[in-house]
Formats: sequence, structure tokens, C-alpha cells
Amino acid sequence: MAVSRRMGPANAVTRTTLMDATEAVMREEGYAAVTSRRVAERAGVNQQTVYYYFETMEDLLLATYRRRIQTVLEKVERALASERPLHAFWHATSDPFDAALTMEYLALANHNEQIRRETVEFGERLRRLEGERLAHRIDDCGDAAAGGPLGIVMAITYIGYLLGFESTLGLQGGHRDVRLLVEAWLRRLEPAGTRPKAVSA
Amino acid sequence: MAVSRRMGPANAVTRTTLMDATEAVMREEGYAAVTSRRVAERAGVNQQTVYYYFETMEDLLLATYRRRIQTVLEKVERALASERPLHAFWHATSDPFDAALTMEYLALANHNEQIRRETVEFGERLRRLEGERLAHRIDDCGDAAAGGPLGIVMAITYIGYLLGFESTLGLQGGHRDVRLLVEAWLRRLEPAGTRPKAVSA
DNA sequence: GTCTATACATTGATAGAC
DNA sequence: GTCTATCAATGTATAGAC
Repeated sequence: MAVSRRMGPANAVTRTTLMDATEAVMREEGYAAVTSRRVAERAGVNQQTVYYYFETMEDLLLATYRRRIQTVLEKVERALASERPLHAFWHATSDPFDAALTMEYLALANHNEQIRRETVEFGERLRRLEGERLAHRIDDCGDAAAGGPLGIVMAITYIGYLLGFESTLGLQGGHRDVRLLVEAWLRRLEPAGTRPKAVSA
Repeated sequence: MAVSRRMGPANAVTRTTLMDATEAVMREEGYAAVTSRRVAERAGVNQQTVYYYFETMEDLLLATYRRRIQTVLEKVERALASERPLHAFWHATSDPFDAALTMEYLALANHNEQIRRETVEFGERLRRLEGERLAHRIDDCGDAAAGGPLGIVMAITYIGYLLGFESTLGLQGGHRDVRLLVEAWLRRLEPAGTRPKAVSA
């Protein structure tokens, strides 16, 4: 699949700048606006420079997405390692800044086969990780904990993302109500002063 | 804003066919694939016919979106009128067929000003409607009902949409867990045999 | 009501000079 | 490593024949 034309090194600063620009354009104008000219303009280079660092636009998109996945993974790891993981997930996902980008990638995954495959792969991996790492947390709290820790963390994540995204749009009806609901769960499932049970020894 | 060129009537069958095609293309290939050529091909007419029924592509998109909003509103009305509204919302939103289209419109709303405005307007309207119509339902059930009926119906809607969308993608990790969680709430908040309290008389 | 022809902008991608 | 030049394909939109 290698192309005949001359290509730049993988560690160049401009390459990173182009991925930053791709993400910014995607967040602000949507995935459809991610064209070589638009990205280049945003990065402050000319259109052809994009093709010096990436074989195709699809390659630029994939590289940017893979970098993004790494960032998300690190955030999840940090949340899982914190004293109150559910609280951490709640604050991380309901952040409006990330929500728009996440939505954009999800919509993109629905019709870009490669992005879809990697999204599913990554999603399954996250769920396994969350399931394992939270298994020892959360004592039975009746219905509030039905479905186990994984069910709860997923519910909180889902709610957080859509809440954050709606905020980005400017829609706020009922947001106070959902927040009250989630925060009641959090208080119950992870009361202040909660400590993770030791896993080993 | 009227265009000089000759335009077709608003009640023509082909006009509806074009909106159907727009929705299908959007669902299957994403909003970026909604071009006059692609939509026309799908509808079985030629590219220029699109411009006979719609002034611009933006107009086609808006008309299709407004029709969609009506459909959603009717679904919500039906759910609110049913014996167990929360159950109805849960089944309606977690349907994977609609989820992809909803996500596409949400992503689109993030950078199409007109779609954004109408989405926010419609969202606020739905929330008011849900809040009013559910206000007399759901007795206090402790934390499970914190945030009131509106908080609960929103949480269920959010979870349903993302669950449905992930199913479309082929991601299923943890889905059983969230379903167990939501179904436990539903059993508690709307036990079998629940009847809506009479609002009047 | 639908077809052919057509103008004009934008996009992805390549080649080669500097 | 970045610039100029260039193309083929695809997109929106219009005009007029049938």
C-alpha cells in the first residue's frame, strides 16, 4: 500500500501539528470538514504538506483517532485508580469539551469501517478493564447496584457523555434533574471517605 | 430567499421519496454522504430533480429533519400516554434502528447552526412535556427516584440511545449489565399492574 | 415532471522545483 | 522540508429542451 511519492518522518513536529488541527476542525466543524485544505490552513501549512506526512486523508484520520484512543485510555486508567472511580468517571465524561469530539467519532464509526472496527475493539477492551478493576468495589446496595459495578459505570458514562454534549449544543432542560439523580447514586455507592478494598495481601 | 428557477409542488410523491432517501443515506453512510447525486441515486431520480423540489441541499436537510422531529414527537406522546411510560421510553430508545440516525443528527447539530437551533428548541420542548406529564407519577423510591420523574426518564433515554447505537456498531461489552440495572429500576418504579393516577376528576 | 447540458467551486492526490 | 503547478473526480446549482 506504500505510495511512490516522497514521505516525511513519523516523528516530525508538523505531523503532530496536523493531528492537532484535525482534532480541532473535527470538534468545531465536524468530521465532514476534515479536508486536506481545511486542516492545513488550521495547522498553518499548505495543503500539499498534509500529503508529505500522511499517505491519504484516511491515514491522517486514523492516526489522529489512534492518538485519541490512547488519551482516553489514560484517562480511564486514572479514573479507575482513583479513590472514588464512579465520581471520577462522572466528572470526566460530563466534560462538554470532550463530548463533542466523542460524538463526532461515534457518528464517524457508523460509516467508516476502519474507525468502526477500532472503536468496537477499544470499547470491548475498556469494558473488560472496567469490569475487572471494579469487581471488588461497590457492595450490594439493592436496585441501585443491580447489574454490578460495570452496569453502573456504563450508565454513568452514557449519561455523562450525552449530558456534556447537550450542554455544548446549548440544551439544558432537565439537566439539573439528571444531575440530582446521578449524584444521589454516587453518594450512596461511593460515600465520602470510601477506600478501595485491597486487592492483594 | 426565493430562487428564480422553476420549483415543484410541496405535496408531490417524489418530494417525499427524496426525504426518505436522505434519511436512508444519512443512516447508512452518514450526513457527509448526503449529496444531491447520492440522494438522487438512492431515490431513483436524477441529480437535478433534487433542485426541482428543494431550493438548496440545506433545505432538503432541514425539511427531512423537521419531518423526523414530528415522528419523534409522536413516539414520545405515545410513550407518555402508555400505562408504563418509563418502560415505553426504554423500549423506544434502545431500538438500534433509530439510534444511528439520532446520533447522526446530534453530530450534525454541533456544526450546522439551523439544525442546532431546532434541536435545542425541540429538546427543551420535549423536556417540558415529559416533566409535566410525568409529574404525578412515580412515588418516592429513595435514591432510585432522586431528581424526580424527569431525571429518571432522561437517564433512561440517554442510556437507551447509546446502548442502541453501540449495538449498531457491533459493540456489546457490558450491555447485559446495564440492561439488568435499568430493568431493576423499571421494576421498582413501575411495577407490573401500575396504573396512571387520574389527572382530572 | 423529468431529461440533457453545462458552469463553476472544492477536494484528493501527484510531480517536480527550490 | 516546503513551495508552485496541475488534474481528475465530485459537489452545488442553473437553464432550457422535451
